[in-house]
Amino acid sequence: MSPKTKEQYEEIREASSNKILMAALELFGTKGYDATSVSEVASKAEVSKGLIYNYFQSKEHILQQLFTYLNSQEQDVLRQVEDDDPKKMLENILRYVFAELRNNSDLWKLITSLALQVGKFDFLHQPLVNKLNSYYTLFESLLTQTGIKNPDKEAKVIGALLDGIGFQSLVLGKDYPLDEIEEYLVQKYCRNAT
Amino acid sequence: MSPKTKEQYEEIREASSNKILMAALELFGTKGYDATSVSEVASKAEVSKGLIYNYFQSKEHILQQLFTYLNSQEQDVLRQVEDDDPKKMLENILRYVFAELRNNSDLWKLITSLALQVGKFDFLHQPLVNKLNSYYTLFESLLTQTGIKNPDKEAKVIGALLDGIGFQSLVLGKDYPLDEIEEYLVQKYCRNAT
Amino acid sequence: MSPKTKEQYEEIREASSNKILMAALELFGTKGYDATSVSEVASKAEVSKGLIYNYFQSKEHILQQLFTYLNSQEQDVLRQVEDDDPKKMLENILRYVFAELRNNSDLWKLITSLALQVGKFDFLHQPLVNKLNSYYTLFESLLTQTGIKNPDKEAKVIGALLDGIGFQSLVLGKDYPLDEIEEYLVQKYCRNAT
Amino acid sequence: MSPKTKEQYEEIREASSNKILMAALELFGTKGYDATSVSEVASKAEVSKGLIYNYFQSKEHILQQLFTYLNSQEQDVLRQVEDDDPKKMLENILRYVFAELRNNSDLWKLITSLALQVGKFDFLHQPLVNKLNSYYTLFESLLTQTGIKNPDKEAKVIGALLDGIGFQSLVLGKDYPLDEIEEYLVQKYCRNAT
DNA sequence: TATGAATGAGTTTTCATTCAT
DNA sequence: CATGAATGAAAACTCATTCAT
Repeated sequence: MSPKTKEQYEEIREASSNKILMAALELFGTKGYDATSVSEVASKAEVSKGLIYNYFQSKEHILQQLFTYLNSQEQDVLRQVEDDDPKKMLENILRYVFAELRNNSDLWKLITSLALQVGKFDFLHQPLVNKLNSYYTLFESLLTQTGIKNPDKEAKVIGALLDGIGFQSLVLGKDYPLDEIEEYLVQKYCRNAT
Repeated sequence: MSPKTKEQYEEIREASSNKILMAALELFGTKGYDATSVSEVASKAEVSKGLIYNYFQSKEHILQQLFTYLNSQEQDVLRQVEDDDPKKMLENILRYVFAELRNNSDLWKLITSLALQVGKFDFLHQPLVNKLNSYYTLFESLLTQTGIKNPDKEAKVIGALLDGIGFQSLVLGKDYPLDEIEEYLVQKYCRNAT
Repeated sequence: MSPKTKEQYEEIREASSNKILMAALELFGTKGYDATSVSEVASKAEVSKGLIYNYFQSKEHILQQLFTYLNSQEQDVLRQVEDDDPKKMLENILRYVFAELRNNSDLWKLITSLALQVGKFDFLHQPLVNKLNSYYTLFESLLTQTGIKNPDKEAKVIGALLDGIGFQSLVLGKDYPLDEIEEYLVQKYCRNAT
Repeated sequence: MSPKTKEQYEEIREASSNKILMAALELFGTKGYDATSVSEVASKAEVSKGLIYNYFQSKEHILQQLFTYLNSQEQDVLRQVEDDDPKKMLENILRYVFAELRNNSDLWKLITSLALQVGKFDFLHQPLVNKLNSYYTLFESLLTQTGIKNPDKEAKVIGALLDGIGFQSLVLGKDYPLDEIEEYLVQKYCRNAT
């Protein structure tokens, strides 16, 4: 009956949907969600405006799917940085964050600016809260193992610090001394005598 | 009809202009610049739409003026926190930042989200860079005086940290332990033995 | 302060709003609600598309207002046809209906086609039911006074008959013998011996 | 692959085409022609969007075919209600109409709302005029045979009456006393002394 | 100075129709 | 014969900006 198999259609759908999502990620990230028009997403994805509405109910749903997609990606990350040695794992995390800031700043920009619009996008709030808390927990556990004082407070400090660095490097761009800060933090948190 | 002196006109201009600016600050801060319409600003300022264009060339110019206004305000702050004792001054700054986060989160939200749109608003970039640098310089100077190691790095760390705390408290809202972090940082940076 | 008085603005609003409503009435009546675009209404009203949304929240709201407007007009009609003699009053009503069919067929077309879409426009149902019932009641009262047999049934018959005539004359247009039927009904219902 | 005979293909065509037509009838009738999308027809017919264009040149052609189909059905009806006794035949017609109103109100709704859009669908006008006229002729002949006065006028009255009843029962739905009116009309037109 | 009606370009969204397979 | 992904033109709607008063 079908000229294409179910699988073939599924592949096509997946491919197109991804093209759109990636285009949206880049544009929402650089220009901001509000300032990006659906037409722009369509052009960048090399797809017709109509097709976007074939895959996404609305502009906001693109954002939602994007968020879902980014979350799913993050699971993989945590597995990558895992290590038995808490200091090594902390270093992995730090290095990963800095690498991301260098290579995927659009994504950070998007997440950051979305986070600020928590009030506008209801679907963001709870996931973000959960995420931050899970990071605090992870950091606290690692810091406890490394024997640092006030691990609960320091966990929050590191969390805020990384966010702050991300933020400032987004604003300052090339001028921000990512390398220098990276080494300094690794030294400070991961190379101290036990 | 009623002949007004130049001064009276000036006062009226000043008053109307301020009402508009304050309304814009609140709305841009809470809803975001793009998501706020000029009409909304007019309503909140209890002023007609037309009047806004009497004082500001365009919506973007409201933002620019707002930015100018906020900058001018900041000069006053620096005078307030000044102190001969570097540790005391650092504490003043920290306490000031936390107080602002508690009371003027809209303003922070606005500045933060604008900062992320540096690409869109050209007029923002240089002033922001200058500001961050002047803060780094100030922190470095204070930290040097307190005899802390690596004052240049730590200056950037504190800068990023404060931004990060601001960011996370904006996202987490009531759930963020501002008080706890405030005391911890004051202890850590301003109460250490010399 | 104001360059125009409140009253002046109110007049302007009233005038524009009416222009739009009248244009909508004609187009919705002739082409149907769904088949008429807001742009077309704007052109016919000689007004910009934007202005329509200044006065009406949505296309559907134009319809709602139109309905309200038409209802309010009808009150006047009932006063016009009133007469102490029930047969005369019945005749007045009949003649009024036929006159409307001749002169305002768009309006009938609109009401008729809307009535068929009761399911789509919730706001229509109850008012329409009320209207039909009030007509039944009026007819029954008049017929009772004229001493006709089965006035309750005949009231419904007349109601349906008038609707049916309206419908068929809309469909057949010029070909429908409105004059002939009008005289026949007047003779039959209003000139019978008591 | 599987070689099919011409007859088999014809059967398939007929079946698919009918499924589509029936789905269209239901949707056009309930939601209206404009408000129904081709996709919806496809879903309801459990057929792909593309297939519809295999059988029908356009959305409007579905409507045309539907109309043709309904017309062809009606021929059967006339045979069913035929009777040598004119009063009996008139009763059969009345009873048939009321039965349809009770069971196939969608179809009535569709025909009624289409009739109102005569201007939009050219192909409707002439057939509808012919149909109405043929009904008038039939009624007039039956009424003449029953010896009623003014059979030409009464034929039009009955025609309009039935349309009006249909219309009002569509609008009022369950609230309309179809049974009561049916009996009344049968008594009035078919049980009168000769 | 102040008003708000009016505009029009741009945005999101829908949908009949085409087409490669 | 059958599929559903893809298109593009047009629809509903928004909003910064202008302008007569």
